[in-house]
Order: sequence, then structure tokens, then C-alpha cells
Amino acid sequence: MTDAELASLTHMTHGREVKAGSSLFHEGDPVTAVYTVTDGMLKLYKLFDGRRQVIGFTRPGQFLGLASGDSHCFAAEAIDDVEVCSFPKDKFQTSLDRFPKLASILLDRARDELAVAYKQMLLLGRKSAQERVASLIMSLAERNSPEASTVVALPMTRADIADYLGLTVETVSRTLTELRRREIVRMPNAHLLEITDQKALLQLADRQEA
Amino acid sequence: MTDAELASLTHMTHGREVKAGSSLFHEGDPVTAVYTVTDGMLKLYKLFDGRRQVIGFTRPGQFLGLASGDSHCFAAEAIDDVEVCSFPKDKFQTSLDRFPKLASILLDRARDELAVAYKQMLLLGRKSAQERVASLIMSLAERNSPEASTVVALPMTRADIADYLGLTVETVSRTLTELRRREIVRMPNAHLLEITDQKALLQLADRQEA
DNA sequence: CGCACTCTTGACCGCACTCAACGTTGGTGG
DNA sequence: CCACCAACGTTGAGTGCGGTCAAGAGTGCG
Repeated sequence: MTDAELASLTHMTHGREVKAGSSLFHEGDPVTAVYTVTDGMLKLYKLFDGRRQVIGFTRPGQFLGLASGDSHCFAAEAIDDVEVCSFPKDKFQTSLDRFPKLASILLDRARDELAVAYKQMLLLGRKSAQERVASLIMSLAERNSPEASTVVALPMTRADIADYLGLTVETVSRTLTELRRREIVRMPNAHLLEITDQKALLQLADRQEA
Repeated sequence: MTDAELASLTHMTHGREVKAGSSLFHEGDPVTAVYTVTDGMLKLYKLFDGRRQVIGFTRPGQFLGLASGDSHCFAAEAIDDVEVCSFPKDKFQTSLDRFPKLASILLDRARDELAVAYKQMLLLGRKSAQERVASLIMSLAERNSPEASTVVALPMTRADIADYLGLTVETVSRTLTELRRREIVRMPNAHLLEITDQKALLQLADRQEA
């Protein structure tokens, strides 16, 4: 695993807990460290005139710090209790210079992040509310389990989802209700979802796309 | 300049012209090379069910190929006549392994691209039509000249702008008309724009943001 | 000159937003 | 243990911003 690789290369990993609702860093803060998320989920977001755009939700094992130069270009806040490994920035820089393979590994990750960001731009610019919600559900389903995971956890609030999808809380709620009514999903409770019609959901999310 | 550096490192640069309206590569194509744009402007876009999302417009000197693994995750099409230097992918890989600094340079670029993508996600998810158009004008103005560039070229069509901003052609046109009516910009013709009230434009685009 | 493409403008529409009320849930202190 | 309260989620009614449809004006190329 490349996370372990990162850790062993630097010899500088330092565990840290972030309680649900508290921030790992704010947008504009100077970058003092980079991180890998070992447990829990963070939301990454930008603010603009009171409005909020959630850039992404972290998954366990995710590297944090690719997009930031001198100052963080987004904020990171814990959705549930989170554990991260932090690498002081200067030590990280040293490791980067010392281990050429590291830059190459990070470059691959940056590649992935860019592709994900571009997909999200398509969603935000061109998809309907139903398509956006369906896309989110499908991508959460994919990250959970390797195959045929039909149960999806939604630890984030409706507001987080709305700010991620470029919608309002009300529209997210209504859209989920509609998906339930059409029997595409079931929801034992507000934060747990079961996909009952994967084909219909995929159709909504990806529209005969690759 | 790092572009020259790239070229000299690889010794494999190969010039190529792309006529206005023709494609450098399509979304889904296998990646055979990476490129630096030496002249002209390309639009990068993704397709989805007949809809289109323009990911970005290239600037001279821009490196193309960061976001692509085995296959291109977006298409690239020339807006006007374009010149690129292409590096065959395998040679580029070799250079990457041979010159450690190269990965580090590309990592910095990827950082920038990610930050730009995140800003665009904020625009697409949370800004009004006026704010979107104002943001585009400001960012085109910034890239043109170092300081106080008030004249901005818009070589792309209204459709390209619309697909970049997540709007329709009509809305882009109406919004530009409105900006003209408010005497924030002047337009000698449809593809040339002069900023007459930079403060108002900045206010619209960035809203007392950093 | 003619044709195709682009840009603009107008009238109308509809999807998602706003505003408001209510239901549900989980945490806290009496 | 339960009453209270605040935060979150859902639902409904009405609005408005940007989309759709349509027509016309400008532009450039063969």
C-alpha cells in the first residue's frame, strides 16, 4: 500500500484525531503538513460570499495536500470522528527530494483527483437534480465494497450533499423521496440507503456513458 | 521556462499543427502522447448524453496530459489554429524515470490544475449567471497581460463559453448584454471585450473573496 | 451574392430555489 | 427517566432564474 510506503519513507508520520464537526484546516490557512486519512470521513469545501461548495468527501486511505501550495485552497472538516496521519510539510518536502519515486506516486494520485474533479464539473454544469443524486449514490456505492455493494452509508448531512451537488437541502430531500417512490432505492433511515434498482440508478447517473 | 526544460530533457519534442475546429484527441482515446501548447487555444471538454461540459481553455505554454492515464478523460479541440509540441508517451515515461525533477515540476502543475478545477466547481455549483460570466472575463484578463489588461479576447464561441460556465448560449448572450448596459464592459465586436468598470466586475466575480 | 453559422433578442416555460411549517431525532439537564 | 430543545429532515406552496423555443440580425466564406 502506498500510504504505508509514504509513512515509512518519511519516518515522520504522526497520528491525530479530529472530532466530528471540527476542522482539520480552513481555506486560506498556511499549509503546515500533508495528511493521509486513516479512518472516518472529511468534507472538503470552499466558501464564497456565504455560499459553500463541497469539493469532495474523503475516503479512508486518501492523501490530502496535493492541491495546496503555500495556503490551503479548501477547508477540511470532520463529518464523523476522523483519524489522520500528518506529515510536517518541510519533512515531506525533504522526502520528496530524497525519494524520486514519491513524486511519481503522488503524480498518479493527482491524475486521479483531476479526473474526478472533471467528472464533477460535468455533473455540476450539466446534470439534472436526479442525475446528480444518482451519481453521488453510485460513486459512494463503488467506494464502499469492491463488488455489488447495494447498501450505502450517507454519514454527511443533507446540507453537505446539497453543497456537494450544487443543489439545496430541499431539492436533495425531494429527489431522494422521488427515488424511493420509484422504488429505485430504499432508506431504512435518513443516513442509510439500499439500492433496489441498480440499472435504473446507473441509467440516471451515467446515461449509457462508458 | 519549464516547457523548454521539458523539451530539452526529453529530446523528443515534435511540432504539430491543429487547424481551427479539428481535434487533437477525443475523450476515451488511448493516450499516445503528452503535449505542450505553443500557440493558439484549445477547448477541453467532456460529453454526456449529448450534453457538453467544457473543462477549460488552454493558454500558450500549457502542459496537456496530466489528467490522463491510459485513456483521455476529456477531448481537446482547436478553437483557432493551434501549434503543439507532442512527446510520445513511452519516451515521456522514460524521461520521467530518468529525471526526478521532472515529476516534481509536473506535480506543481497538477497542484495548480487542481486548484483551478476546485474554483470552477465553486463557480458551477454556486454562482449566478452574472457572476459566472464576470469570473470568466476576469480570469481571461489575468492570463493575457501581467498588469491592468482591460482588453480581453474571446476567441471561443458563445456555445463554448456556455458549456464552460454551465449555462446556455442565450443566457451568456443576455448576460453580456446586461454587463454592457450597466457599462461594466464595452464590446467593439462579439469576440473582443474591454473592461470599463474593473471594480464592479471584480465584485461580481470574487465577492470580497481573497 | 448566397448560404451557413453565430449572435442577439423576445416570449414563455419549468426546474430548482425560497419561504414556511411540521415531523423526527438525539443530546441535555431537571 | 422523561421533558425540553436544537439540529436535521421532509413536505407543501409559490416564485424566479435560467432554459427552451422561435425569429431575426449580423458575419464570413466560397
